[in-house]
Amino acid sequence: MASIVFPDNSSREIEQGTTGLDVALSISKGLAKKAVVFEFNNRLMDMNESIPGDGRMRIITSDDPESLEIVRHSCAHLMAAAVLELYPDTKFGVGPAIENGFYYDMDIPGFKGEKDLEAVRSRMKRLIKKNVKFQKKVISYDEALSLFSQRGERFKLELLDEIKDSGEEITVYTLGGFTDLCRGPHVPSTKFLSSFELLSVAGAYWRGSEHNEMLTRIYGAAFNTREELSTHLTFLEEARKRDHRKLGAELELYSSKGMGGAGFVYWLPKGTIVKENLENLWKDAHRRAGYQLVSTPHIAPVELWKTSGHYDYYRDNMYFTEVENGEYAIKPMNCPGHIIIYKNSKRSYKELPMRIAELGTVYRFERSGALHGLMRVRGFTVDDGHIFCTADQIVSEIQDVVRFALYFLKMFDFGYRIELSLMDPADPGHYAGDPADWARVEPLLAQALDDMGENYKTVTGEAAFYGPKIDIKLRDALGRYWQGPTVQFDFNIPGRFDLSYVGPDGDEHRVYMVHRALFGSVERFIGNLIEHFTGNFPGWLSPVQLVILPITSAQNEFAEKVYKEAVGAGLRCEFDTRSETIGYRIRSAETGKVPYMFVIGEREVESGAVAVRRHGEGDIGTLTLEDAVQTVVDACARPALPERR
RNA sequence: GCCGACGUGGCUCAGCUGGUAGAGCAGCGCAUUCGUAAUGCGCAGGUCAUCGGUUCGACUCCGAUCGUCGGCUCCA
Repeated sequence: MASIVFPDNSSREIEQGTTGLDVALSISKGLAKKAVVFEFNNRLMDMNESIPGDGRMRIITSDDPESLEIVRHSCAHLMAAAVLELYPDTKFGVGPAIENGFYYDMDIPGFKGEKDLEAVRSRMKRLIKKNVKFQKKVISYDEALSLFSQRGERFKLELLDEIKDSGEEITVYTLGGFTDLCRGPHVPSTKFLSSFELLSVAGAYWRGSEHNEMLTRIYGAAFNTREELSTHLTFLEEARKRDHRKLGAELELYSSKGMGGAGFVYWLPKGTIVKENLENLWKDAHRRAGYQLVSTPHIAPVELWKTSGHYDYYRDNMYFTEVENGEYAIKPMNCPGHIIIYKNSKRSYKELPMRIAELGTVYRFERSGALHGLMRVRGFTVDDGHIFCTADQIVSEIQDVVRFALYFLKMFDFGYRIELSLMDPADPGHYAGDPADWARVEPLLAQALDDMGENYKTVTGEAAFYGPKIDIKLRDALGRYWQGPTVQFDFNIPGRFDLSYVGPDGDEHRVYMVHRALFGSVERFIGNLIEHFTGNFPGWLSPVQLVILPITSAQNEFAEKVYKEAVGAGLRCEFDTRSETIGYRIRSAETGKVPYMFVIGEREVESGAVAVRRHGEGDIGTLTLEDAVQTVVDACARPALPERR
């Protein structure tokens, strides 16, 4: 006999050998039907496992969000089982649950790619119909060794070795004809897995290292209900509709094709308006926030990059050019240029903190497969800033930068999440400088965030080569996260360039340096904006803010007066007198995502008014010319600048 | 870079098992003067990504290169 306690603190006595399912059944049939796994003394177990003794028990059903991970992981097994039926020579890697679904990495001889997915899908459905059970078995290392070597499962053998070293119990799960090395737990049977969809096929290196063999990865989505699955598939569809590459072409914002070179952005006139307005606000905001704006060249002698360390740590990503009197590098970062500006004269402690900033266009060689629309390019503009300060000023300067970054994110209603990126102590060769310095400085960044009351996640191994950093990920309207503002501490480069200031004591001291970017890359930030707003930019960024639409050419004269009025008020306005129906021209402005339209017919001419139409909403009523223009002017007003410092 | 898929006029796509290309939208012209998301007719536009190969003949088959897409790796 054993005694178990439920979450509501009720308890019951059970006989030895009683399984989780037995307990669930004794409570209610309904519960047993949807029980996925149970938690016993904080350990998740399969429903058909016997309860090992006294303890606390909680049954997790398909109504609990926690069950999703189990369902997804089990679905990976289900897919593997289906693949094995179709391709008996398949060798299996790993198949974990991921956000919204799962994947399995496999070497599948004979697999033809996406066109073969349908066959896998229908095999999976067949297994679901048969309601096949998951069977767990604890086996010895030798049994496992013989099982997997017999099948030539080279990847599993590798994993097995590691489990052996860890001393963990070795368990395998069998689903139909597929037995997998797996810690579990799993759903009782395949009927829990009916809400899945296979999404895509991709290559993935074994264990994530490009030195290893490349396996075939099949991605799938899985949920507890059809509804959740269909909501997710709709979400994916929505994301496709918002894709900045698609909208960027439709709205004529930029071009990056043809002989322009892969990974290079050509801003079209409309995109340039967006970019320029964003940059102008950025410049004004920076001046207000106490930054001095500077401008530095795109190319510099290679010696500069040797001194900065980029030549050693970043060369693979740099473009070089050679001329008669030596080798030059095209700048991949703006910091060395800003250092030259700092070093232009002897600096006093009275000048610190010295904040300089530049919209600096940089070029980095990116491997072809990494390129992606505006998000990942080879030439882009960093909204770069460098703060030179004393040790005492570091924390407050970092806090100011974080606040400044949030000013921009809030302006666009982006959510955010903060990450503190530290060095990987296991890989010191990847970083410049003395590990002891890193250890001294990393807590300062944490302190800056703690004092502000900001939550953050610490990630090791994500630091820049010259120092630890704070990354702010922005969350867009679809809940997706993107790389956003970054604040990077640097205690390396100042030493390399011998950067100093004269203190009140008359001695020279080493200056500290903070690198920071708020948009990150202007290109990518605009890509984010396009997707976040589905191309419906806030008025102040809209390439065209207003279209004047006379219903017939009889209204052209008055409409032109309206047009001149709007242009005079500073609006970016178009006058559409094309010989098309009013319906056609309205549609044209709507698909162009122009925020406002003034429709002018006979009635409006007579009363000297305009019918105002708002993008996406339709006719919002007739206003006097003056009020109408003012309405649009107000809607297109630039956001307020930050506090002057 | 790696794995897989794809690459036909500005855009979206047809083009069967090889016999030298079609549509809609956009553009241009003419007509139309219209009340809140597509008026009609006509015209023009493509060495079928590029370069090789197989073939009497290739958009269709093969190879390489370039580019794009989904991922991996990397990353602002």
